[in-house]
Amino acid sequence: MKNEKESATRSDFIRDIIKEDIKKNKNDGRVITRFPPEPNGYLHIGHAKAICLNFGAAKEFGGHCNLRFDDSNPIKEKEEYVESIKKDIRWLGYNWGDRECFASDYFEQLYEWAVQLIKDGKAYIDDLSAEEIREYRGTLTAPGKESPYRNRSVKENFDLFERMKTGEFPDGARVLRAKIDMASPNINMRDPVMYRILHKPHHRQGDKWCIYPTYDFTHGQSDSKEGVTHSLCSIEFEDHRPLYDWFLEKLHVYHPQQIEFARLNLSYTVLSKRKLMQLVSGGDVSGWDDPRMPTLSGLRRSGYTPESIRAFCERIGVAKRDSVVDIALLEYCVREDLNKRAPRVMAVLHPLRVVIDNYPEDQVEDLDAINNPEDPDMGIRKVPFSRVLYIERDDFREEPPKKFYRLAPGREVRMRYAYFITCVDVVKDEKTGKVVELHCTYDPATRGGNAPDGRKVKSTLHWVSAAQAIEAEVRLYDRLFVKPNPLEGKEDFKTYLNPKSLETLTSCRVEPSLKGARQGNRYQFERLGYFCVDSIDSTDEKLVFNRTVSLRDQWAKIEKSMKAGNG
RNA sequence: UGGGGUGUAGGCAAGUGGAAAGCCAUCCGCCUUUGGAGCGGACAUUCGGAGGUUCGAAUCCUCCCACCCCAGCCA
Repeated sequence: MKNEKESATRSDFIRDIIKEDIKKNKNDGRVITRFPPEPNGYLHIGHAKAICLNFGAAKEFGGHCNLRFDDSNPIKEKEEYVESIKKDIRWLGYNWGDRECFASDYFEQLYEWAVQLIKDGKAYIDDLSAEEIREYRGTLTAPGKESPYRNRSVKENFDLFERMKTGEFPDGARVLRAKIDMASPNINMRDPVMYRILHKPHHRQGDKWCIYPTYDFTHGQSDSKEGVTHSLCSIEFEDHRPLYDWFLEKLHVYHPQQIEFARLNLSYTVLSKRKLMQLVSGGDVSGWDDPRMPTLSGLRRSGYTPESIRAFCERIGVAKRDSVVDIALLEYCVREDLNKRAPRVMAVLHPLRVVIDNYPEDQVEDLDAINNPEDPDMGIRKVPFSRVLYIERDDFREEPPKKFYRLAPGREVRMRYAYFITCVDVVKDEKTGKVVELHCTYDPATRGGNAPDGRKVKSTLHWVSAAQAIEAEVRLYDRLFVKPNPLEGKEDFKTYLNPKSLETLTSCRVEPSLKGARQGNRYQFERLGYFCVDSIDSTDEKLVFNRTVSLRDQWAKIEKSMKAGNG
């Protein structure tokens, strides 16, 4: 019932255009999109937006979405990245079937098209150096000037281009340029480079080529070859569109429609492969899949579900304006998903020993605990209770501030699914004064958590039985940066890295039902948050959990506001 | 001082001449054996600004302002 609204047709300006095109029977009503990553890095949540849009829209309108690797620059691209990209897209829940394409598969055709333009007098070989080309290009406000090589004969251009191809010239010696207009107000039209000499092996083509087409000469024609009807790309390519149009027109080939939309920005992180790469290579994170990274592999490892990421992408919408989405929305989306699906479990992160003085020395009771109150079908499990327990250090205050409902000397609280207990004594370290143990009494009549006399307690604590608990490592991940927009200050963005983005806790205690928890399993640690068994470091001998996201925390807010002003 | 874009609440985002959707965040209640979840409520007299057209303007026109992108042989 709740999911009915999911099927409600979502709408954005791009889907509106597609609907309109279908209505007008443009392209015979076909819808072909494509997701065109360059295999030079790992996919991040910003790519997820594009993936959901391209695959999502294609599916909604009965079309197809190609996965096409835009691999025209062998300097940056690697097989490792194409594999990770495929894995991430599949994980996100999308399939491209046999529609797996590579721009490099079109190199032969692209070469022929280049020759065609040369023969039509629409492209020429330029011997200017890179620096000279830049100088000749002019500036934003001043027109450029024509290269002295601009008017070579077709014959000479063709000859030179062939010799570029056969490897006669060193890198950078010459380029092939489109002959358009050096005075165009659109800089992209000032005789853009189409081919450059790069004596570099290509991850798929090997040593076959030593000249490579530029993105500008590759992208539009690749879309064209694939019969893409709606070529959705980000906004910075808007003023490249006239150039793509120019190539397509001069080549007399099918002309896809390009539509631009704004890329995603997320608060408290960065979304640029270049910046993310810097974090990886600088050792600021453990790798592309560090759970703090906004990469899909990082989000996956931290416990995010593909469903939650898709839901996020739906909620943020698609538009053209620059925007920064609050990361709280992403966090909301995982909580929403995991709340319904994640089994609940008790885990104590900062253990404080509690002895129940009046509980029989050797007794252990197996108490019923509900696996997920949101989903009765998930059943119940047994949790052992005994004389010595651990509770969360934060759940006890010797001098409780107002609004602190948890345990304190003389105070009675409920141990979840167990008994009411009352704190009767506090044991401290003589030297440091640190509380090391609590003594409590329990009320046998409250077994299961209810008092027959109707007596209420103000809070319920999670706990773990000392003897049966399993020791585990828990990694508390937090936002990567301390500033909503780390790129906004004058300093290098790394200045704003959150020094507390990872806190590793090595002696946590988790309930025994977690024995055998498998990598990737997700749980809610009651009252704490959602956690996921680390997919790399966790073993049967030593469980390692990553915090995906904390639970919403009313008390934390109260405490914070008390500290901020009212206290 | 070239060209291309974009301005609706703290953050996203609908709206396309006829009473400013929705979501997140925030706040307030209710409920609760998770201070979770859930439920209910509050949150833009006004749409970057100023004029104009119109019975009527966020929507149309004019001017102005702000922000983003482009001077890679990156994509």
